[in-house]
Amino acid sequence: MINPMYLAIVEDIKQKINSGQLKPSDAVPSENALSKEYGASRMTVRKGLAILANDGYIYSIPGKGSFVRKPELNKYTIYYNEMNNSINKVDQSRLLEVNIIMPDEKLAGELQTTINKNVIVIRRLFYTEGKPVAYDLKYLLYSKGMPIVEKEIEQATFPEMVSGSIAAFSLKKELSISAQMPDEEIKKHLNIYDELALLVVEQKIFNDDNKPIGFCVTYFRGDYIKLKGNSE
Amino acid sequence: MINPMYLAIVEDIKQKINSGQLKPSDAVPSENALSKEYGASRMTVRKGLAILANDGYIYSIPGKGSFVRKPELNKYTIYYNEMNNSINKVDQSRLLEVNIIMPDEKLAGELQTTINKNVIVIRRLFYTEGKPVAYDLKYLLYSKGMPIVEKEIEQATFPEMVSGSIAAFSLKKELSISAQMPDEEIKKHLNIYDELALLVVEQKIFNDDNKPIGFCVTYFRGDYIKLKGNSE
DNA sequence: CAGTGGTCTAGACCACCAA
DNA sequence: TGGTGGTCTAGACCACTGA
Repeated sequence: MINPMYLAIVEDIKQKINSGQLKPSDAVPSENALSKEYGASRMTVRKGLAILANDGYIYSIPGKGSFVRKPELNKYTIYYNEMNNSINKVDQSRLLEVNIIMPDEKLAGELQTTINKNVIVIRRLFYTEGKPVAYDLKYLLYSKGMPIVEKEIEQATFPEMVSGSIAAFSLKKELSISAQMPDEEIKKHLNIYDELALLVVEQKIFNDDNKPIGFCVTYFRGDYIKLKGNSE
Repeated sequence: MINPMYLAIVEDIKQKINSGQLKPSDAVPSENALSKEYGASRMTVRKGLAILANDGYIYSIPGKGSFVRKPELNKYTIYYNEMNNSINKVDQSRLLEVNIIMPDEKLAGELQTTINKNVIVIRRLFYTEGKPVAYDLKYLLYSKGMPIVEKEIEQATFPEMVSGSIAAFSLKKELSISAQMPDEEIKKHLNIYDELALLVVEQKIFNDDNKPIGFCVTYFRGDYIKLKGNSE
């Protein structure tokens, strides 16, 4: 055999599930039974089952057995980066404002801080081929290592700004996507003269204690962005 | 020890990465070295490393070693279901049309079929608390097991419609999210009288040969939807 | 060549579950 | 009590990398 034995086991069981021989909540044969069936050691069988479990095909209950899982029909993975999406690439960025402010009540609530703590505000405009395509607004709790040089801020994405100081692996992030009409200020920034919808993406970044450390809203011209995701 | 040994190894190495002792592209000590360091067998160490690899912390190159990966800053997971999102739940669905048509060139292209093959069209309106919130349009290549009873179609989500017949595990799906203004037809369906942005979600479902088997567009009133995603 | 990760084995003990 | 999955070991052979 060219392929490792555990992969052959994985493919065989996957095929049984996909063909309907094994249905959701059906029991997969026990590890000892599979071990005999495939002429492999129990550890090899377990390696195969671990892969199936990881791919969402099965789950195991100690003392009982392994069972076929119901497929995840609604799960998608999306790679979002405010400066690079599937139908346009930001080729220029203009810094409108970098400032230190006292948050108002709403912002203090979002960042779970108090209204007497300093917050960094960054406002940017993104351009594609000379045209403004997005208005970007960020609020960050200051921490050491953050880019404070204007040139750095102009080019950095949201996670990059906070990850200078914090271990990037332990960052938790939330994304929120909606559509709305532009207000007068955004219309001015994005050169919108007639009716045009905005795609609004909010990001929130948390440290590993689940405290928010940054909040970001990006307003994209609806005709210049399409977010893409896929299963698997 | 309460926890299994391999988890202790995982936590220890994670901590070394998060604290900066191990930086991206640094080499993790060899399996034999870790085996001595933790007083564990090589297989136990490997189990730990496999988890770290799976969580995106490290990667391995045969013959060379294991190395710390750069963190994925842009990856998000989103659970999308046209009938149930984070700020509203569709509590009623009205079927506007079920039909069999010959696709035009554009649609035939999307579904990678020819203009003389039949395609099922389904048009629905979704309601929340009596108000129309979304206009939903689906094109499906017919296959056995598909719901053809009106009652079923009214309540089913897109993956559910095609997964009656096909093994749901092997479905590949694509998602595309954008914002646009409603046309006159949609304004009428969604009772839009003034300017309101739409959030438009396109789904495309492929079988395991990567042939598209369905295409779906849902137009949500911008004031009734917010898609949520998160990292991890 | 010695060292690395990848695969595989044949045992072992454990906690858990059901009859 | 016997069967299940979960953990762990101490070996083995392999293909690959780099000096």
